Amino acid sequence: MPETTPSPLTLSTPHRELLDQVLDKWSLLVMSELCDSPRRFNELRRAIPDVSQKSLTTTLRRLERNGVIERHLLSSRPVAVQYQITPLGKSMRSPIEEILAWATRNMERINQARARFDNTVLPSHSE
Amino acid sequence: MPETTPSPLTLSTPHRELLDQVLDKWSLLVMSELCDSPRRFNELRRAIPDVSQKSLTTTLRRLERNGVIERHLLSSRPVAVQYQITPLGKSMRSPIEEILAWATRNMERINQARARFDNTVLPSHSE
DNA sequence: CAGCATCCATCAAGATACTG
DNA sequence: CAGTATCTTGATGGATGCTG
Repeated sequence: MPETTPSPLTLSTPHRELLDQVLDKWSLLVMSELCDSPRRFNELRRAIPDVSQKSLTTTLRRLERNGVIERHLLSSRPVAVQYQITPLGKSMRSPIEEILAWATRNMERINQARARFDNTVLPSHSE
Repeated sequence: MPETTPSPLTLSTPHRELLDQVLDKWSLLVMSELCDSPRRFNELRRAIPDVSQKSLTTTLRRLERNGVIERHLLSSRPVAVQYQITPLGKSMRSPIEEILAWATRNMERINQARARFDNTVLPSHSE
């Protein structure tokens, strides 16, 4: 019977906290890289050219802490570390793809909305 | 024929840019407030107690620019402004709910993963 | 009521240098 | 190779005061 507005988008603090940790810029890019095959640290750096080593380390630690990726020490001397996605991490994929699909479907409309906004609201007070 | 790993989570710069604008902390909370009924500026402030007026203004402008909400001047003197979600904004709802559902389903596992990480990795070097 | 302008604190993040 | 440590800076975000 309730077909419109079924669930009210419940957004608790833990929810938000979690999304902040796994949906941020670098996290999504890292997950995107790892979703098909495991990668080494510097492979990830090369695959994501704009990430600094510090940010990449931080991101990997956070994703590992949340259980969506795993860190494996392959060998020491020379040190080799491999990161791979966990089953929990894999389960994120479908919802993320939904959002990306939404973004793809509506990119055109959004660009139009932006252009309209920039032409009607912004030019008034210059800049 | 390709049933496993169908799409490689394509994440272009425009995609990321867009998600940064509509999936950030306050945006999700605002969209969550607006998804059922329009709201006035101060209604939103009261509904989201932690947001500063500055951040709320910025968030509303950005959402308006991206075409997911609309700003309506109801009356001047006293000024009354109402914000409401657009059809484009409504179309975001389902993908967002997918992610929130994922978060809800896996919150337990994630908390376990965090506890495990904090007990095995962190205590070694204190802090 | 619904903002804008300003100042200020905090914090994420880049650059750089060093290590097991 | 895979990081850690340190320094510095740029962007965010809050607090405050003012306005049509």
